[in-house]
Amino acid sequence: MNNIDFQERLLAWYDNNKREMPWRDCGDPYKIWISEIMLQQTRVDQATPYFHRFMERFPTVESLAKADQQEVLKVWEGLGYYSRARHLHDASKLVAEEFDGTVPDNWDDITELKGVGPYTASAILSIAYQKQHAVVDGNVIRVLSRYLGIENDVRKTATKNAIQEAADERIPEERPGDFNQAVMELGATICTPSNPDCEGCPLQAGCVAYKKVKTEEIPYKSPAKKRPHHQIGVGIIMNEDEEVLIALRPEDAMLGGMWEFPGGKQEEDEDMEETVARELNEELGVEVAITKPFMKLDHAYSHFKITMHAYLCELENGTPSPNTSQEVRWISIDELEDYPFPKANRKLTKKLMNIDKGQQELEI
DNA sequence: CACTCGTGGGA
DNA sequence: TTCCCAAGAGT
Repeated sequence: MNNIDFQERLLAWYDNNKREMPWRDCGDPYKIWISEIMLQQTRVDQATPYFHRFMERFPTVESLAKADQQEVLKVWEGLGYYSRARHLHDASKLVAEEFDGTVPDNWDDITELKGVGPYTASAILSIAYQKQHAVVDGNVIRVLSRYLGIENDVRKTATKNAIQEAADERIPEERPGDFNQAVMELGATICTPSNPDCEGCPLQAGCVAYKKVKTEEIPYKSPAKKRPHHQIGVGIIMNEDEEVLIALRPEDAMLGGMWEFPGGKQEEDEDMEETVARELNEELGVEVAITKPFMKLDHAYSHFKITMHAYLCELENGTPSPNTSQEVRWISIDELEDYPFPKANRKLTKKLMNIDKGQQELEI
């Protein structure tokens, strides 16, 4: 199958089978930019409700640029990879100030935006501005590795580079944005990781993996490393005014800009109560008494897993003063919902808020 | 180049 | 339960 057939079959299939998406075929570079950032390592169904809330709160580049980072992170809460939100916010300021509020339409300018790498630059330029840049994402890697019969490890950068070249050779001058979206749509709905629907695929006639019956072997991916599992102890410190102490995670750390209950990793031969007392002493310079266990939960981050043990605590001695420049704050239970918390900590705040409303008794 | 960085759904 | 992995970028 030559490039013309490849393009025509793919685009015809796309025209008849593409899913509706709130940012699709809108022609608005701002909406396309936001959607592409949200869609990084994120499924359409997961990003869609966030996209609606984001556009409602930040309908323009200027409104986003003027917003507080905390407000942006609050809208992003639960979507994960929070550096995307911080970088997007920073980039919006650059667009507002240096690009007159218009998303750049060329490679050199758009790649100056934080959070815009090769994929996102190509996606925005092709979809919003009809520029001939081929995207390579997980879908394209799967579709093209199967179609071309590439059996090399797709985790390797060299393999991805080869697929980028293959995509560059096939991106048409006409409808480059639709072509890119078509490959990704095919990968998401037909050429799926397991049990691909080869009978419904417009590219079956030229597909090497199909011909060799190797769709389960291609793409080859070297085994992932096992994620370590840590035990984490955190303290929910209450004061006489029914306030709770929360801490802001540093900008350059994991979950940067998000709030949490202070705590840390359990060390060897250490009781979990000891862990919490030690961590709060090291981080905040205070002595606490463990009142009672509050909640235990499992959570998986991108590259490690935790069991979080939360304890209600009372301040025995000292005033919380972080040894780093990390900010801490006493807030009422009602205010917890106004702050951006990552998933595991949000589970704790929900239980606190439920108890506070008297809807649930404390389980020990 | 290899590693870090969230979350949710499906096998 | 456990693992995979999904419209990647920054370091």
